[in-house]
Amino acid sequence: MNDRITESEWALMEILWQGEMTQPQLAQRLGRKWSKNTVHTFLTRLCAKGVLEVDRERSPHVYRALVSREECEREERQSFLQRVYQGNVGRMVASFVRDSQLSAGEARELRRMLEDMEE
Amino acid sequence: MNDRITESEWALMEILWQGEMTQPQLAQRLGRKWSKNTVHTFLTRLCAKGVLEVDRERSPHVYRALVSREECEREERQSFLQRVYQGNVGRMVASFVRDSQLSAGEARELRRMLEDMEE
DNA sequence: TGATATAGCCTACAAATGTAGGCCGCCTGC
DNA sequence: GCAGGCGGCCTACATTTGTAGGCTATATCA
Repeated sequence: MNDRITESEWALMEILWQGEMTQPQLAQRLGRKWSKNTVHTFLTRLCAKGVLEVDRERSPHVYRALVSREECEREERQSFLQRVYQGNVGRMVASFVRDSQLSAGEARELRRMLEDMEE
Repeated sequence: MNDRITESEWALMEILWQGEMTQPQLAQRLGRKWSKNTVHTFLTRLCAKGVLEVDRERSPHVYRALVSREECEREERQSFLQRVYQGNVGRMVASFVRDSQLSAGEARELRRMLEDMEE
């Protein structure tokens, strides 16, 4: 629901957002990142947090994201913005733009987006 | 050093970045946010992490930031960017710009910044 | 000069997070 | 039909984070 997703959990969600899947499938995509038990723990916690659901009818059980990536991103953005920039979007975006060279294309695209907004 | 600063710790650093100060002064600025012991714990941890130093010659002891706010911000930006956007700056900035209305001034300023970069 | 306030210290402790061991039951191939 | 392998579950445990209690030394004030 509105519980925060931790760093490790993001790694799992990253994959689950590509589509529902079983634990073995998930394990495969993860490589040997964690033991199967660890993966299981994370899955269980994510269900508890309400961001995943599990279909126990099918076997192996199928896990499916209940919350979209976009929603989670927004959540994280807000939290980050508050914590580090006290909500000052302008300063924050400027920092990002300044210190991480956007490609020419990205910069152009972003500029267009801003122009559109200035109406 | 390179230990992550937690959410609560940021609240303290926020104040310490305004200038060195003693624990009582700090407590005052914080209002009744935490008990003095809690504040002390955070200060100690921040020292352990190498982001604060304490001058025990003076009494009450004086705490001073060793790491600039800019550095910590950069650290957080990188972590956030990786965790949530796998390093894709363009997509990330676009999300921010899109969902959090920048003021007209901010938008214009940002656009200028981008134009400058497009050379 | 003795009583009081308070800074600093050490310690505790619950919740969240990262990581995994081990047991059990089911399917599958011999 | 039985032995392994594997999925699923419960449990454990160390570390980090949030939050604070309580003792001690010292400065303070009457």
